[in-house]
Amino acid sequence: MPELPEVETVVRDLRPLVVGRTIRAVRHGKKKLRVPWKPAWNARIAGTRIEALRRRGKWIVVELVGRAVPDTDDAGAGVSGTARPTRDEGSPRLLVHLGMTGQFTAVSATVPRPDHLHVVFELDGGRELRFRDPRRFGCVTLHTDEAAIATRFEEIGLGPEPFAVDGNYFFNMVRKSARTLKAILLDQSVVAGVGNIYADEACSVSGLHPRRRGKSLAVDEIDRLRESIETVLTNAIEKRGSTIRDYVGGSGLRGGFQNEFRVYGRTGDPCQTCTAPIECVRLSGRSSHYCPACQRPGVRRQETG
DNA sequence: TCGGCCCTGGGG
DNA sequence: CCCCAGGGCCGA
Repeated sequence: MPELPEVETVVRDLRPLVVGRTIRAVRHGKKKLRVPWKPAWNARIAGTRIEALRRRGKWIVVELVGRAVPDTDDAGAGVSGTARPTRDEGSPRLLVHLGMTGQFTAVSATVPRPDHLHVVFELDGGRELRFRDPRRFGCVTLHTDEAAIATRFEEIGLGPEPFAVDGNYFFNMVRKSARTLKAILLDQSVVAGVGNIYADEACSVSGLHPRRRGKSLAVDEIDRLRESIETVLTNAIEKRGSTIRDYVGGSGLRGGFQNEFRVYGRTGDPCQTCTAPIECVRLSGRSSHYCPACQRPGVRRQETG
């Protein structure tokens, strides 16, 4: 469910609530997340302080400090006896992905814990940082340091942030691809952070049919698409993301961009530009919404001025 | 490059 | 009952 604007909202919400706080203890549930939380991690981060939170694509990185870290990787089985000095780059990190239904919130510890809670970080000051995820497509993992995070992002081939993407890079990625625009936009190695909602919205804003093949696009169309991605994501962040069902920000507030959708989830509704009914097809296994008149496949958009 | 799969819950 | 859902990974 959460795409870049939702994840960005979570991070912004959480910062004032958790940065500077110390993790007193960690609790975890029994059910496995996509990548299971390891019980051994509880002791490894108890006593550390949350120094910063940041977003990369749809990922959240939590930077921890204040305690020496064993020299073993998170993949290692044992615990090394020797701890090395703590540095910024050398301090541990949590990597969080919200999957489809993940929620990462900071609330008073007095708020009753809901179901589907998988990892709880008990903080000083009376609050808890909670990871909840009914479908369990999300994950929270511990990594030894900043380098391990960089390695992880390289492993999955995470592409550049969508803001200020290099024009030549984007042109080449789109132009060389035989895939549909929908598939290209959903590919996190092309641009990081776009999901089903914002892929459809970006195609709508740029007047391009999501079924068109990357290599069929003209230079100006590719440029329009790149700008549209940026515009749509920026506007969505301003509205605190989109709430269709489960999504809430880091403080539990819902998003507001769902009220501004041009095409997503609006099958049959009149297009805001030309009143033609919005259509929905299946592309890359995902429902894809578009205006059949404003986004004609293989046809350049008419400039209406 | 695509479908299937990992899961739970909600709606028709 | 069936189908659908904001994501990502793995294998055919």
